[in-house]
Amino acid sequence: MDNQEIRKAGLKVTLPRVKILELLEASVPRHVSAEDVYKMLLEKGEEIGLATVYRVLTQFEAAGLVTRHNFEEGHAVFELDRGEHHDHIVCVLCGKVEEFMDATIEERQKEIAAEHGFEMEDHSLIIYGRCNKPSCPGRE
Amino acid sequence: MDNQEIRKAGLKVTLPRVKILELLEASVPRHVSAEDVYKMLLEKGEEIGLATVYRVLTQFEAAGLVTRHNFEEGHAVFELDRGEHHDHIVCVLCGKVEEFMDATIEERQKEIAAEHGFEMEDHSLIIYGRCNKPSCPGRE
DNA sequence: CTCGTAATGCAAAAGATTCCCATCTCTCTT
DNA sequence: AAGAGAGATGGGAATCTTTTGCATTACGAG
Ligand SMILES: [Mn+2]
Ligand SMILES: [Mn+2]
Ligand SMILES: [Zn+2]
Ligand SMILES: [Zn+2]
Repeated sequence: MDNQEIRKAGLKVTLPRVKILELLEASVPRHVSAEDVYKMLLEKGEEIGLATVYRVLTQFEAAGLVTRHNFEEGHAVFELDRGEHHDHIVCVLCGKVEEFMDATIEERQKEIAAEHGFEMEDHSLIIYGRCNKPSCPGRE
Repeated sequence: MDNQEIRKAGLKVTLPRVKILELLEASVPRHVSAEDVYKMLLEKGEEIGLATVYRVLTQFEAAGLVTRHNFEEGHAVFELDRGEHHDHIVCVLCGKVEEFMDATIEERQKEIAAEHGFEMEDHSLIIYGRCNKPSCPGRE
């Protein structure tokens, strides 16, 4: 259960941490901002401060439980880490986010980093475009 | 000269715009924040407000004169658009930025977007790693 | 050169995230 | 089970970046 994950990260098992982790595990959509988490918790009747949400998410990120993304929205979004890396496609019209993983690209990135004398530590690949969802505004 | 670029963008040729464009053309390093631009202008004795710097950079971006990047530093950085797209490798230790362009990756991105029913509009690929510069802290 | 509109500077406002600190609460020990 | 101590929390203040409002100024068409 969650408690072990938290404990394993060297963090005390506190109510805010458990609730936030639970929420991320059940979260739809998968990619949420700190503010989103804060509001969702409020709606569930949990009295957890926004500062705590930010702190916990940052700690979870450091512990590898959560991944932080900087899409071009002015604020970070977080998602539960499911072990397997992936990148994102974001609809610039409706905000819809899809995920993908491409071995070819992953491979080339490592090579490129090496060619430039860098030891790759991480990378961020975000494709922006217009989706074809009928519900998407902007499809005319 | 710069004036034509600015005029072509449908903007009045004003002193702030000319000075900012000049600065970006001569800028070392190539990737600078709004605050960087503001301070560099101050040092040159130009009395240009920070709000104007933000406004002009945003207008230049809309006009395609400048490109904005969101590296993970908490603030955007801008660079003069040189016509040819490229991506970035950023050293997480010293902040050094290198540029690259990989046809294979570019190609795959378009395909992936299409496979997901998206019309690609733009994309952002940033590799984070540790560089091998002798001046880089953290190389032990 | 004159006028009207767009642009600018400054200060205030916003939005996101972090920091402070007095007050709680886990967890480890008795 | 109770106590102590380190660590965590909440709420507000503080920071930082970026945007906005507005009175004033400067382009540039005529
Ligand atoms: Mn994801
Ligand atoms: Mn560049
Ligand atoms: Zn859409
Ligand atoms: Zn470096």
